[in-house]
Amino acid sequence: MPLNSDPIGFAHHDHATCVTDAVASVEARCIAAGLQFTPVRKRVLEILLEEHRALGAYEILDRLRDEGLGSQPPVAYRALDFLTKHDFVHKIERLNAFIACAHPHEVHTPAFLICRDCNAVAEAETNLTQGRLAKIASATGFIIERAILEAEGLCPNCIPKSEPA
Amino acid sequence: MPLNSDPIGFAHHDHATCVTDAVASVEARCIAAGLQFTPVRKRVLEILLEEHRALGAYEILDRLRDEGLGSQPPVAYRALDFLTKHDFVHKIERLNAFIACAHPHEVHTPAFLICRDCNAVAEAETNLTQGRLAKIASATGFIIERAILEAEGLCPNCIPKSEPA
DNA sequence: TTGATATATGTCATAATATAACATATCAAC
DNA sequence: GTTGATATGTTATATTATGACATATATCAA
Repeated sequence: MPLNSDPIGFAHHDHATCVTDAVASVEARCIAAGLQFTPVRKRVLEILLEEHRALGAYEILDRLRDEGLGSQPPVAYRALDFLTKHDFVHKIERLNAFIACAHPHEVHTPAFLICRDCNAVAEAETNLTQGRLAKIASATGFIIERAILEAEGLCPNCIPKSEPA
Repeated sequence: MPLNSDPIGFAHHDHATCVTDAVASVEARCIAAGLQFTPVRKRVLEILLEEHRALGAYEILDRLRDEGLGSQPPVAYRALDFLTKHDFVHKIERLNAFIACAHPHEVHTPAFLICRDCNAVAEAETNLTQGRLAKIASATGFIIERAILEAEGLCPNCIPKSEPA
């Protein structure tokens, strides 16, 4: 699995401040909501923000272990459960991996563009309340509580490799 | 995990003929495309059609084993790989489970309504070529090859249980 | 402040899901 | 009928995730 160097929308960016900004934003939301933003939870979020790519639970656990923050799978999974439950982090089901939310300030229904070559993931927004699916659901009597859209394909960086024309 | 008795769009139906019809349709498409619709592949599809719900790979394997069609995980996974690759079966990533395609006659981008209470799954259709995501992808330069939308919520049968009002 | 309750962590064990690797068999095309 | 590609059988192991229970920390009411 080749690594990717620019997974945010597949474009480079300077993230000197984006990690600290995002952490501060999440911290504020936890305080406002009466949630405990504990050291492990905070560190897991930081790791995901620093990487800006989807990481498996065991990759995260390895990092935590190196830092003496926990060595057993439940430590990582519990932190990830908390973070995903509150939409600070999203799970990419297609990859069994986790990625920090790119829009942590708003309630949203995320859509992911997942590169099948380099596994880079970009997060976009969808609008679930309009569109065909919402109509079908309401006609059926199904209540949608949360939804994710995962699109697989080729990112701009990998298209040249796969279509060398 | 409670079972569900009516997972197709959450409504009962008589499926006396739907299994054989669907199998015949897939068989015809395999012949047309030069694909080998082998006994194991056919039986896996039948099992999924008979159940009309999402089954885990190991549930399917248990059935195959009972019938003497294979006893090791790769047997089930290979058949499922074939069936999902050609869209005769879809994987529900949220559940790590597989379900027979409800619209095997058309090329499509499936959307699933997954009940969090009874795990029933309904398959709807989306239109990927229009809508916000397609615009974002083309603006980004990402080529979408396949996409899945998984919505989680409450099906009509489980709403009364969860909202006893 | 203390005691009661809920929430979070540490740890061991194991479950559930999925694939690598390689030998054998069957198919498809020439 | 030989050959190359495709499919299956089997062993072993990798990867992902959770159950269970003891300990610790936070929260809040009295």
